[in-house]
Amino acid sequence: MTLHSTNPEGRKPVIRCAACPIADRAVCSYSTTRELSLLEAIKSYRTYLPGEEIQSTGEAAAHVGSVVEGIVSLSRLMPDGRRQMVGLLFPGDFLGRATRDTAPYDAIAVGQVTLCQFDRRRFEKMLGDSPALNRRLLDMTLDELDAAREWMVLLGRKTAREKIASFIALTARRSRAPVSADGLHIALPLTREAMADYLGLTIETVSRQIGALKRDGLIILTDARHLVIPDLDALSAEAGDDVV
Amino acid sequence: MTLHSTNPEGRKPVIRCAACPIADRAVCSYSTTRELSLLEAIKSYRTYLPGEEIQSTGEAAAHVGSVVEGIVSLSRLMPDGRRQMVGLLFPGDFLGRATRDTAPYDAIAVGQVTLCQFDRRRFEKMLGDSPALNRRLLDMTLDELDAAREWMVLLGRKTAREKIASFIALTARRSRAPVSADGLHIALPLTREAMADYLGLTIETVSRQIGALKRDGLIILTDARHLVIPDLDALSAEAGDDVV
DNA sequence: CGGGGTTTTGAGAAACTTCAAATATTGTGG
DNA sequence: CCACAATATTTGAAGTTTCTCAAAACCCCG
Repeated sequence: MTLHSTNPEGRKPVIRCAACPIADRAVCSYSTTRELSLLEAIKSYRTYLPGEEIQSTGEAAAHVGSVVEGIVSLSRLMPDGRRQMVGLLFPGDFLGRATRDTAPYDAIAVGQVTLCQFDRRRFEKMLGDSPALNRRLLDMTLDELDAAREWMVLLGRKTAREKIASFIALTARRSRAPVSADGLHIALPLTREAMADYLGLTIETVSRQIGALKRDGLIILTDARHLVIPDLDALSAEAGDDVV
Repeated sequence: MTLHSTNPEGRKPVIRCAACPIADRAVCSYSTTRELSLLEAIKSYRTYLPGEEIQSTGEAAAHVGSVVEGIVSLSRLMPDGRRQMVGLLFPGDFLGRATRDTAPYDAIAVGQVTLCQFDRRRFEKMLGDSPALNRRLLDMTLDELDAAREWMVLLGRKTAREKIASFIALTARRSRAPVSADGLHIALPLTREAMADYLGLTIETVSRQIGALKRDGLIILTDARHLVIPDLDALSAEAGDDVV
C-alpha cells in the first residue's frame, strides 16, 4: 500500500482527507469540506505493529480515531486470564470514547494497523459543535450495537460448529473475496487463539471444528489461515441463522 | 409464548413532561423546555400486558419511545426455537431505531409496561433538527453498547454459576434494594426461562445454580422470585469480575 | 379444589474443555 | 539457504460442565 514505511515511532505523514481511503465510511463522512479542514488540523497518523496494544483497560486514552488500515480487536481480560473479544474494528470503524477518559477494553492491533487519530479533548469539543459528527457517530454506534447483539446470539446460543461456520461466513462476506471456479478464496484474519476469544471457545475446539467443516467438504483449507468455500450458502446453513 | 388476555385499550392519558418520572434519564433529558413542548405534541402513552409483544423481528415499527414503567426484553429467536435475549430495557431506556424501518429483534413486555411513544417518522425528523436529542441518543447508545459488551463477556466466558451470580448482583445494584439487618432484599424481575434466555443457559441449569448459591449461603430464597443477599461482596466475588 | 404454568430434581447423554504431546509454520542468525 | 528456536496448530484421551429428557413439586388464580 502507499502508507507502508514503518518508522520506529509509528508516526506517519498525514494523508489529505480528500484522498482518504475510508472517507465514505469514517466518522467524518457526513462532514462538510469546511469541517474536514478543521479535523485535518487536529489529526495525526500512527501505525501499530501486529499484537501491539493500542489501548489497555482502565488506562487514560489521550486519543480517539478511525481505523484506516488493518483490524483492531477490543477485548476484556478476566482476572484469571480468560479473555473475551467484544468488538472487531475494520477500516472506517471508530476507536475510542470521546466522552470518557478511560478505555473500557483492551484494543489490540491484529496485523499491522494504521489509525487516523485525534486528540480526545479536542475531538470531544468538536463533537459538541458538530451535528454532522454527532449524527455519524450515532449511526456508527447503532450499527456496532446491532453487531454486538448478533454476536450475543452467537455466544449465548450457538454450538461450536455454528460459531465457526458463522465466523467463516462472516469473514467471507466482509472481505470481498475473489471467486474462482472452485469457490470463494478467503484469508482468516485471526489466529486460532483470537478466533477462540472471539467465539467464546478454546483453541482446541476451534481447531477441531475447522477440521470437521473441512472433512464435511464445506471448506477446503489451503493452509491454516487460507481457505476456499465451495458453496457459501451451504456453509451459511451450518451457521444456524435464518435464511436471509 | 403464553397467551394472555387482550389489552383492549392500552392507551393512557398523557403525563405532562414536567411531571415525568424519567425526565432526568430519558432521551429528552438534554432537551430545552421549548423542545420538550414539541415532543409533548407528538407523544402518546401506551401500556402493554406482561408477555405482550411490543415489536416483533422484521415487522415495521411505527413508533419509537421511552420505557416509562416496567421492563422490556429484546431477544432474537432462532429458527429452531432457541432464544437469546440481547437487551433489557428499564425505565428511561429508549426502544426502537429511529432511522430503520424494521425492528431487528422481538421486544417483549416483562411485567406490565408503559411506553411514552413517538411516531417514528416524526421523531426521526426532530432528530435531524435537534442536537440535544442526537447527543442524548448517542450517549444512551454508547451506554447500551458498553452493557452489551459486558454481557458478551458473561455469555462467552463465564461459568453457569458466575452467570447467575452476575445476574443477581446486577439486579441488586439496579434495584435500589431495601437493606435490613439480614441483607439486601431483592425481587427477580425475570422468570427462570427469561433468565435462561438472558444468560445463555437452560432453565434447569438456572434452577440448579440458584440452588447451589442458596446451599452455599450466598443467597437466601424467600420464594422463587424473591431473595435476600446477606453479603453482596461475597456474591459479587462469585461473579468472576475484577474486584471493583 | 383444579388446572395451567413455573420451578425443582434426577439420571444419563452430549458438548466442550483440559491436559498432554505431536506436528506444522515462521522468523532469525549464521 | 539452512538449522534452530519460538510460535501456532492439530490431535488424542480423559474429565467436567451443561444439556436433554422425564417427572415430581409448587404456586397462583379463578
